[in-house]
Amino acid sequence: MKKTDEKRDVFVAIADPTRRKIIRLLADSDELPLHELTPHFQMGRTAVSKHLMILREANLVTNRKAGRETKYRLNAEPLQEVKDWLSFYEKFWNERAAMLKDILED
Amino acid sequence: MKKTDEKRDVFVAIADPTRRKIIRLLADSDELPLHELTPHFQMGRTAVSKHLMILREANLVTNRKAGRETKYRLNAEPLQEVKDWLSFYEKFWNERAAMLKDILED
DNA sequence: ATTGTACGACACCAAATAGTGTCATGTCAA
DNA sequence: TTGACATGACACTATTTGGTGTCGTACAAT
Repeated sequence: MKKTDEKRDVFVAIADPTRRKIIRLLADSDELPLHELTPHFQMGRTAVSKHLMILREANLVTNRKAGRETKYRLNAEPLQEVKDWLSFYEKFWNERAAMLKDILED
Repeated sequence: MKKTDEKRDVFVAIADPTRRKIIRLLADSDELPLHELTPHFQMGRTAVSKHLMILREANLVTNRKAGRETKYRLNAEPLQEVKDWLSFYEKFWNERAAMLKDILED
């Protein structure tokens, strides 16, 4: 029984700036080990590792062991859920323009 | 000096399921006072009020006083930031399909 | 004028979060 | 085989979060 199937909420996972930056770094570099991620942040290795674990629990990253390092890779697919959620509200932030148009019609 | 210009991160604001539900309720009903929001949740009025405050700090809701009640209204525009962030990653969750196509070309 | 409703502001509390340092294990390289 | 490196697991800590109850005030209605 792995500890990784703890199931994190994607919304929670992307709420942290550090984790968003990790996602970005992985998007840019395809595959990265922890010790290459770490120097991009001011915090220590352990902290970055824990953020990676949270991202794994949200299924936003996968990892494979390669010798003595563990390579992390982005899996963007869970972000689809966020996009789906957002799509419902898109009409609202254009509504101001729509309302303005309605008012102008008077 | 208001306390409301504390500037909350939109990503943090939408991380909580309660707050996402509030956003949805406001989207459906245009304008709602606290006491009409509250019965949709299992928690007390104070807790809902605090969630509303967080949403206000993220500029996701506006409020106006109307007699003895305060009407809350959705302002979806800050969600644009989330959408912009997401748009960068859209290509990645379609990449599997793209890669599959590439492989099939061999 | 009094009463009840709606609300914001506070004080408080438990649990989760984000960070730290340390240790044990596995692996590469000399 | 010895030593340095990469990592995961653990114990610990401070701060933030999400909830509670209570109080004071503003307002509406009788």
